[in-house]
Amino acid sequence: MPEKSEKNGRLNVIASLRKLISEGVYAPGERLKELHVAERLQVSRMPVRLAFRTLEQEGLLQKTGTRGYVVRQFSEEDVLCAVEVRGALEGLAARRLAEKGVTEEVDAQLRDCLSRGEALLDKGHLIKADIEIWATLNQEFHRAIVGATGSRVIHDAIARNDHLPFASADSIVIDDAALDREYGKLRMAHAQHQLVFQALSRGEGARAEMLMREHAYIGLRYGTLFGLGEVGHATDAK
Amino acid sequence: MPEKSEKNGRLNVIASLRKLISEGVYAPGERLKELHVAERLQVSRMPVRLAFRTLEQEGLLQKTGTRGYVVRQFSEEDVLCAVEVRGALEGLAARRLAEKGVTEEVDAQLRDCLSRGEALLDKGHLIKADIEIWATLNQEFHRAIVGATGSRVIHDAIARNDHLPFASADSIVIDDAALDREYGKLRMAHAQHQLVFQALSRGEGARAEMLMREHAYIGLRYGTLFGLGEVGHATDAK
DNA sequence: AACCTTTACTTTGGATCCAAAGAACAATAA
DNA sequence: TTATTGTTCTTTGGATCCAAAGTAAAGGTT
Repeated sequence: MPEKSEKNGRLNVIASLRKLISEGVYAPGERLKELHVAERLQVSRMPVRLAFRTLEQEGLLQKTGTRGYVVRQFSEEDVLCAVEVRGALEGLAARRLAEKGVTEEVDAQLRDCLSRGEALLDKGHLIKADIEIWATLNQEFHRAIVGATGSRVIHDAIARNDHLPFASADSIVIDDAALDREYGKLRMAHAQHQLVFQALSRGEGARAEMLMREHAYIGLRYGTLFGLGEVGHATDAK
Repeated sequence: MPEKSEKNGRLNVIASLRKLISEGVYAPGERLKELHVAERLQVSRMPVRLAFRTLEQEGLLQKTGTRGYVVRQFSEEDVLCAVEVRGALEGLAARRLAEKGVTEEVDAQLRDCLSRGEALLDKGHLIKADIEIWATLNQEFHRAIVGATGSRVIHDAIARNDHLPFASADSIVIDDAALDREYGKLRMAHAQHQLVFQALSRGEGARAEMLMREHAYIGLRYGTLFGLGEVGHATDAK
């Protein structure tokens, strides 16, 4: 049974259910019954119903035509699409930011992220804990860019897309064998961050957008999402 | 009081509340209380709570830090962002479709939309009823493209963005003075549709994407969204 | 034996009740 | 008079109960 919130002793049903699904306790395609989940989480049916609504909007659950919800299943194509959506939206954010101009504050934030990333790379190798650090760093970098666009509309669109299970940072595999690969990915990601920052600073909107879109594929390229192997994206074929 | 569903006599609380908000009965920034809305709609608090959840996810409502929900208000920049998000996502869909290749069925659907649009234009002027026809036509055209991408991920991302009040087709103003302007817009939109179709047919992904992104701005250019005037979008400034 | 009908059960949606957390207001002390 | 604390009231979140719709199963009829 999941732990309850510290401050008010209440259980976050949405988070718990999301976790159960991403852990595979409720498998993709499986029918989800209110009562069953309610008993599983030791709450009444009401919060579960609320949670179903939210999780449906997030795309994790799907309403069956007749009755009830099923756990949505994602194909490899869905994963690719989600990555491309992320790229398109973050690319948009980057372009807007470049055109608008980077403020002192955002500039400092981004520089800080980059220098901390630099420090991580300088060690020459990774330990498990570093992956957490990088995840935070990475998140900060992206969040700073999206946040600086001013409007919540783009931010929300990205956030909703990120609710999909494979897009979250949780799914990163942390076994020793993957550390080398992860180090390579991190170097690449860092280099891409540097380029994005450069484009942003120079006010090169189109370039910033293009770089950000390419950067979105990094999870797929290095296979840390969903345990998928290399997944290509078709280029413009005339 | 809103009308109830024909088949089961139940009230669609979400739709009703959405309508109330878009009609301005609940103004942007206004605090929304469960009990108040429940009495207004003649239902108990429970369905209202469900609706709040959904409408929050859609972006229409915003959770206040402390308690309750307020009707979200959108700035002109938000409108621009929503348009650009739509452009980015539909552009993505168009690129994917072009690269994947247009099937017989989709080709027929798109051609049908275009020829019906052609017929509408040939009349040389519009009457009010034509605007409805065009709206349906336009929706079909876009839906065909997005639907043909195969994955629901992109479709859902677009659908969520379209929940924003100003992005919906309902907000089109239909007074006589606007008909001329609307005719001009329709000609432009039709021309853009033709170009997109051409690019799709030829498998020119990058071009299809670019055209679709430009097409997204048409509502702003012709000021039929939210009654706003011309709103420019900055181009890549070095 | 197959198909239709009726009945019982499962499951969801809505209403009401209860508890707890915030907010507003008042009273008291500095 | 102002600030702080205690009390009351508003409002939300959760639990339980009830009704309705859909599904499955059983029994009867052709």
